[in-house]
Amino acid sequence: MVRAGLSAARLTEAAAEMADEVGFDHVTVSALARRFGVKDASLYSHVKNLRDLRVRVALLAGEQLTDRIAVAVAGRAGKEALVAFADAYRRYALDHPGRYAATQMRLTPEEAAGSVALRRSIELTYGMLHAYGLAEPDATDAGRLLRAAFHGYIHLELGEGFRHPREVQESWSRSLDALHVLLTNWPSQREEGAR
Amino acid sequence: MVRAGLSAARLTEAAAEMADEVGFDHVTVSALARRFGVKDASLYSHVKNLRDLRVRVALLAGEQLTDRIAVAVAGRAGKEALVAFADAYRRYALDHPGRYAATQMRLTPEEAAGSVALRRSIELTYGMLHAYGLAEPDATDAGRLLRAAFHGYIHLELGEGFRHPREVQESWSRSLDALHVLLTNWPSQREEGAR
DNA sequence: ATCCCTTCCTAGGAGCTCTAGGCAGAAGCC
DNA sequence: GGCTTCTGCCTAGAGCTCCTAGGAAGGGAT
Repeated sequence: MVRAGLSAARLTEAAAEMADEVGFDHVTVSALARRFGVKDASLYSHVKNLRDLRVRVALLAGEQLTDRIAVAVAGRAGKEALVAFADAYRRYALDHPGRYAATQMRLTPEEAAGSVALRRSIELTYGMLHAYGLAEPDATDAGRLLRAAFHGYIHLELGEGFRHPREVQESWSRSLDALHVLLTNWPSQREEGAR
Repeated sequence: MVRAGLSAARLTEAAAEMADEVGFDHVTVSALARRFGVKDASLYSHVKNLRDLRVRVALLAGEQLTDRIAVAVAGRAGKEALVAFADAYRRYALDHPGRYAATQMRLTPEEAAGSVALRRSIELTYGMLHAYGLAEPDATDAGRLLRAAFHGYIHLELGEGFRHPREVQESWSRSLDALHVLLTNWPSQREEGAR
């Protein structure tokens, strides 16, 4: 009998591919076992349980996404960095919807502990914002708004929440223009009033 | 034997409550049946299947959310309307996380057809943006960015994506200030350039 | 060649969705 | 009231899921 050659890494990789094909929450232990021509019980020597498998995919995807962003923003600042960051983010989500969905999982602190990707992505965001001249606490607020806008946009786009015919790419570009304007004119505490 | 008095409406209502308590994707037919002291097969006279049940919850939640927003923005314009809209949105999501998750379901056109909430919420958004002086295609772009920002923010907040200690409420307010500035200075096609 | 560890197996329990068909209240008709 | 009919809930059961326990067989070290 030939062994299938399973390992946690190979299972994670295959689960990630599967997530992109059929959706992250259709990744099941049995389906994954079927893909390897193996009984489902066999996977439990490599992976604790379904949750464990999903967390591994989430961490893998998080690293890939962060890597792409890091490459994209390297050596850029201001609007160029913003657009590069955003496009890399969106590109990854559209190329790998299942993996992207995995990155949205809520991890416990212990689960997230092993990953450097999270910390690195925060650093990348802050670096970009500092280049815009934002310091604390504005950088935190702006960072949250940026992350929210990116994620929300992708979420809507993946969910086909855009029924309106206007091209998504065009809308996305305009929104990035707008966010650029926003970051350059970020309203600090005292200067803003009603209307 | 006393009948439990099931109906599609009561099941939907109970499922919505359950979603808020245990999370939208922990709402199962069997758990719902258990809650009514009834066998799971009994629910299938009232509801086609699990998907059907979830869609009903999604439509219910969509209507509730839209109603709240409509009440909040009534008679307001500009920043007041923006803040009222956003706060109503966030309030609903925090009060009813399970129902809110349901509103994020991706519905087929047939499933969404029966609901007026979707159309109405779009009208509300456009009304607000027109008061900011935005016309097409800027209104569409700005509307998408707003929805994305709101949803993304809530998503991060519900998922405890905010590890940083800065108060969420404060961040949210600052982000709304920023979005207000953004809407009043929306960069139209020609006036924007590099940096 | 033997030992041992790892890999994969079979067997099986428990929970889930959903279908088919049955019985017994509730509602309508005479 | 007595009758039929409708419908709300039932039991039975198939098929899928996750996961545990314990067994057998391949591959490496000695």
